[in-house]
Amino acid sequence: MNDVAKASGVSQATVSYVLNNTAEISEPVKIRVLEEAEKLGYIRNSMARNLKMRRGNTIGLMVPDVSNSYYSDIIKHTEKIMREAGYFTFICITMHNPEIEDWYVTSLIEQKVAGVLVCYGLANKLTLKKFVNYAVPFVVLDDDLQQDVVDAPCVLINNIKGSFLAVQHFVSLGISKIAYCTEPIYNKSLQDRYDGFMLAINEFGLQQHLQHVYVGDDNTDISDMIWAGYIAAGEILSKSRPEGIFAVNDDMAIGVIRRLKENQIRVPQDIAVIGYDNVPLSNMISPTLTTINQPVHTMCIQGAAMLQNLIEGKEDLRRKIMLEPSIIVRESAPQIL
Amino acid sequence: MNDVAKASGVSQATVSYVLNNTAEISEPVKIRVLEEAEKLGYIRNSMARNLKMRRGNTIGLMVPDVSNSYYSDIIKHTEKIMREAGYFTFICITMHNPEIEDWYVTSLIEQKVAGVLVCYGLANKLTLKKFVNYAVPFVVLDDDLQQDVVDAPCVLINNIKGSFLAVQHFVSLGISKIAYCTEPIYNKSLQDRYDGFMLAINEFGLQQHLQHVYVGDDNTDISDMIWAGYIAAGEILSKSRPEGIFAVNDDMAIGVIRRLKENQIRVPQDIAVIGYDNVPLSNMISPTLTTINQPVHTMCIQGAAMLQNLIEGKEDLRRKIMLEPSIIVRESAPQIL
DNA sequence: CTGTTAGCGCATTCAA
DNA sequence: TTGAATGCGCTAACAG
Repeated sequence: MNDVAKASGVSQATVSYVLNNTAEISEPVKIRVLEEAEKLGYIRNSMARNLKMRRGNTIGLMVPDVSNSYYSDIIKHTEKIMREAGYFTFICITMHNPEIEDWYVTSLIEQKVAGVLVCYGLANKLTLKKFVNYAVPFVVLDDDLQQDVVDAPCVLINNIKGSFLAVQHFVSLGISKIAYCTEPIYNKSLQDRYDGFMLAINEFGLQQHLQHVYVGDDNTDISDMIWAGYIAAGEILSKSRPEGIFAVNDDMAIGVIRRLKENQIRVPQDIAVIGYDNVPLSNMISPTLTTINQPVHTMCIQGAAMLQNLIEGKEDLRRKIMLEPSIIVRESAPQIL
Repeated sequence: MNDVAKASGVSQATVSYVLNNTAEISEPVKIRVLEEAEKLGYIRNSMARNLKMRRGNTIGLMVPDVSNSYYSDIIKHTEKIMREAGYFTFICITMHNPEIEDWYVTSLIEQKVAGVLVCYGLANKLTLKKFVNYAVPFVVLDDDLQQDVVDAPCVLINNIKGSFLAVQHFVSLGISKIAYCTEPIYNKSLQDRYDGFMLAINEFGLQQHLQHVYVGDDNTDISDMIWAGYIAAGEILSKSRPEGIFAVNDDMAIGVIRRLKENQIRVPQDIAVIGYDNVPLSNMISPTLTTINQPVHTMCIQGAAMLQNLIEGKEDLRRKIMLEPSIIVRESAPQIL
């Protein structure tokens, strides 16, 4: 900046004024400064700028994983929205590991991020308290912290309803022997899907037909949900013989279908399968997968907007937003069996 | 830091010494400072620290996309390696878009990153010159800039050989009518795969049997390679009737297989298919995919090591590393047809 | 061993 | 309309 000032024969302060448009500077000076800055290829130093401004132009986005199109979708959407709003996003891959989460939270605070989007919650919710202590605004996507920590703003999707839709669809197909499989229940969303499933089972009076309910354990590799589904299906088949299997996410459903095929079980004629998330792949496999669609893009937009409001100090009264899922009927559990 | 100093009755400099272990401090003082820092929940300000140090503890990782397990694998590996080395990674998703690339490069320089890993090259290679101007060290993964820009260090995989292995396998199966499909040729790696394919065709004297060669155009959605493969297969079938199709990446191969199935063409009996990358999904679809495996993990380790050497000013003599691919034979092009 | 001090590059108040 | 001076929080050379 000093170089630019010298080159254009003005003071460093004037250069700052011009570059940030933060004072009325005469046209000729402005033009000269801009030209010199361009010529010298000046790029400002965010360290110095943010130190002075006492706030960074970066935000954090914490997600459990990237090898999952549900998350990578969220990453792409939010990253784009925030970039267009002028923020540089720190993507933090927590792998549901408390130590890694803690490292990221600390690093994010060190970096003086303007705010954080936490996706799908953290394994150790207490870690989020650090954000509160350091007055870092954050919004939770697809998980409700409830009274766990401070009452954080969040954007949720009605997971209870999602599971309900799945069971309802099975019932409409005349299927009553239903099995369920889920990854370990890390957060409220997974809990809600589980609860919603049980609720629907009761609602439709299917208790006595309920088949094996498989819940992954800590050995579950969250990077390979397809494999987890494959394992789950094996477990389910060894204990029961359902007419329908509902998987907590599409990747698990894909694994389930793979196992069923290997066992010469026809989908959907012998066992119908429903997934959750509507990832792109769900429409690419054979049979195409009936699944629950989540309004991911809307969630990102809303979450990003809430965060920006928090950053700018606008008290947003809509502290909790609930979005509605819908069912996408495809071949693995068709309209008519 | 001042608070910690006051609380423990020492000067702010002493606190800095203790926290960074940068001077011999007496045990009692050290312990007191550490305790107070812990109690106050002190987290250092990277802006100030880096401003003073004139170098950040962040690095950039530029990738074209995240919805692709090849890239997400690279992201996870490098991110982990760099995190364990104490660096916070800025993941930059360029979508092969020159404007976005430029924004990221500028932002990375603003953030005073210690170094950058550029994966698969940039659409506009000139953008990288900014790194040179600002003396930001960078290493290119899976692409060779050659004389395009400065002669940057890089870690490559022998893509010519990869394509050769695929054609060779077809030949060993008695297949000579081979088609090829690729996304738009953005970089050297894609060019090499293409060249390698052509080379092998000539080498085995298959010129007169060569079927349609499909090259994606600018409308290709790089986030949906499966779809791109689906389109490609349609195009190929409308122009020729190969016995084998070689796809430039696994996602395209999966799309190809999907289209073949829809057209009642059996894989591999009617048409055998080979992919490239060995993504996890390739072993999960039906038929499982024969593909070319890339030593991704090794590439990340080597690239990260090179970057760290550059950052630390150790002139690394091995400026170019070439790794070898291998073929993974599965059902879509089995050992014996 | 510990304290004092001088910037790092920039935004901004106050004078001119 | 512009310039000089100040300090953001921290590291490191130097003095004690």
